[in-house]
Amino acid sequence: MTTHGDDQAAAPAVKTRKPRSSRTGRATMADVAERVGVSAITVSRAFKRPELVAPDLRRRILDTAQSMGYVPNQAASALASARSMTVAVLIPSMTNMVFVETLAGIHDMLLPRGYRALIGVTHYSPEEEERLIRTYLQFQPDGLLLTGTDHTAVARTYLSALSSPTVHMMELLDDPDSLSVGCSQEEGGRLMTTHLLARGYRRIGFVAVQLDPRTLARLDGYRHALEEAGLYDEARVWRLPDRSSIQLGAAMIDRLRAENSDCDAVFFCNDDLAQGALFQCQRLGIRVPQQLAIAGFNDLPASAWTTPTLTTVATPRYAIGRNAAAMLLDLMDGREPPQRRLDLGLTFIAREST
Amino acid sequence: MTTHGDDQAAAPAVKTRKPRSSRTGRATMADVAERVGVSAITVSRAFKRPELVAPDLRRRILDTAQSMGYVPNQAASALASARSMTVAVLIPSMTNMVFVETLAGIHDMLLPRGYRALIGVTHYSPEEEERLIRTYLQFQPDGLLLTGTDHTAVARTYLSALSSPTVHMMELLDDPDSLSVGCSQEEGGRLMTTHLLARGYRRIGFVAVQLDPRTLARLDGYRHALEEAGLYDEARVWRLPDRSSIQLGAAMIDRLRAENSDCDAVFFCNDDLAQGALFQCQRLGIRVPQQLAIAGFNDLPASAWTTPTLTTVATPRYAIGRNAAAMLLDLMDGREPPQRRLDLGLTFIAREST
DNA sequence: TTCGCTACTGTTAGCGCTAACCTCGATGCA
DNA sequence: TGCATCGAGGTTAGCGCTAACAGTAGCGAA
Repeated sequence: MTTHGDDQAAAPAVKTRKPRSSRTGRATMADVAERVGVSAITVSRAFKRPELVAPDLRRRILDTAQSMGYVPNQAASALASARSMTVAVLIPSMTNMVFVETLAGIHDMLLPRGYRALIGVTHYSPEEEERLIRTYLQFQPDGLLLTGTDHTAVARTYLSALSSPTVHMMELLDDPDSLSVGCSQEEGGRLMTTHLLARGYRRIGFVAVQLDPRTLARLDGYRHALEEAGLYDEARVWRLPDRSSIQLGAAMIDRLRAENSDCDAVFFCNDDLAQGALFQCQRLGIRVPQQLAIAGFNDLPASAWTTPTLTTVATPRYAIGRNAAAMLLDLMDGREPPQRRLDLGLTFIAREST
Repeated sequence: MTTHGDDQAAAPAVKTRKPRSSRTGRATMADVAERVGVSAITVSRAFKRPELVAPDLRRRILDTAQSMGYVPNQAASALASARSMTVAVLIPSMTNMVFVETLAGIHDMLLPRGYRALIGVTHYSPEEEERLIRTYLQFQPDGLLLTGTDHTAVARTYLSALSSPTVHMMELLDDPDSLSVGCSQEEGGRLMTTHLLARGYRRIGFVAVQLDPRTLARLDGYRHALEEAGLYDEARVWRLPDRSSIQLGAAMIDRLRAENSDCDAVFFCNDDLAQGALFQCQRLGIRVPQQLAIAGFNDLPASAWTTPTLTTVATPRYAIGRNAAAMLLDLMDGREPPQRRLDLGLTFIAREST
């Protein structure tokens, strides 16, 4: 009984303040405790450490709490326990299905364990990422899930000063101190290029947009494969800073024609570009794959349904989210994860467009 | 130097505890204050109420804070001020672009004002929504943004007991006490059906999936328009609980053929279904719109690029998110918003598929 | 000179929880 | 019988911030 005059008779009524409920009008743990006739810590334990409270008392506490509309105050809990039960998740884009599915995997792993995700969208910008890291650090997250490894110097400082574990998604890191879950983008690029070569295409183009590290890694794979075959030609590579879209893919077909490109196949760094290209070819009467082969990356839902269906490489993004979250859970519980670098591989999908 | 004995000579070393930094090892406001030689409240004001601190002192405080890597503790701030600067946002799905774009509008409005969004995905389930509301109430959000009005009884109780303002998105409410931003789904259904009638179609089918309130409102609009024309036939309505997808749209074309449906036009409740239908028609050689007209809803990006392009109704989802957030900001600041029910209208888009 | 006022900065007292330690009675065992 | 042990609960003391009030200095007006 911290401040009030207490029950003894002559309590000066003046400063007697037994808070019935918080400033916000909501019931507090103390209110529930008083109603049940126990101390606050017992209520706390009934929620957080059930095994420490006698079963029927626990039942009574939970019932009373429910009937009073009591909801624990997360801020107070976080402050007192130094655990926010929150994980900050930073992804580059939300309009790109790839990351949305990653998010789904993260959620499915985290929510049942009582953790909440704080989602930030970096728009592929390291500066924006830095800003978001600063903001989300205010929440004292118990863990961080980042996409890629392209951080600003300041962001690196924040991260290294941070005691909470951080797992990198999508790209794989070689540094043994870092944790990563993903797949080799470079291998993906190589896989597709090798397939196109095997199909007999010799003048293979590459369209890179967004120019994020993953796109560039795919481009590397493409280049290496073609260099090995002695067929690499810088003139068949298009690099655009724009974001990936169906519209841009369609526009690229127009551009290839305008430039009199001699490509017999074009490898687009993302499926939506390739879909746009397919649509535009259909519109212009360009026969795919006879006149021009088209390949994509990521295996988006529509790619199995276009005419012709699209050859692509499927990335295990849901699994990446799930496994990255699982790795983080291990670390947050103080366990060493089975591996600090988890390669989930890729699936090549040959369809009609090549 | 967590517990050092202090500088003044005869300080009783026993219980003297001047915390140098928090348990988590991070610098606290008190650390910054000590370093600068001011009190903690001045540091607090330098961040939150800059106009109350002399400009050069403020500069010194901010610089020192930066150099110490100080990050305010949001939990402590929320607890002390009873303002979490957090808005809980519940949407039915994240794989549906419609809601992702709504989210973008919300973010664009909220983040610059210092508010953070806590995103929850209900998967179109009122029970899941109830669970999420309970979870997010723990964060004492300063405001709530909900999709639709289909809540459980318990959720309603939570919401009415809540002092934070709530704005409903997508659907419009007639109840003058509620706040809503959206458009009339029913009108959308009517608009499209009227268009199809005007084009001369007489045996118009409707494919409803998910069966959420918005889909059913579109169905109502369709039904009313056809009833007025004396052409409504329950046999041309398909109701499926499945979630909307390209694949399902394609399957529906197969099903229509298997059932020997006499439809001359089909209105799909969502664009991805319609796209799937279009793809399947192309595959089967069904000429659209000559043999069968196809219409969608929502105007997803690919709909302008399919062959033929898809007739649809564009919903202002980004604007809905933005305006709902703006309305919430007004309310959180204690201002009455210009209107409590904001209809942002729809745009009918006639293309080649009808 | 005194008052009132503005512009800053400080002091005090919590916000609603939980970690850490403590009490107390029941139990088991030598 | 004595004592360690355990299970179930309580006490105390903050976590790191901010609201509310309390100075204090400086300055112009009466």
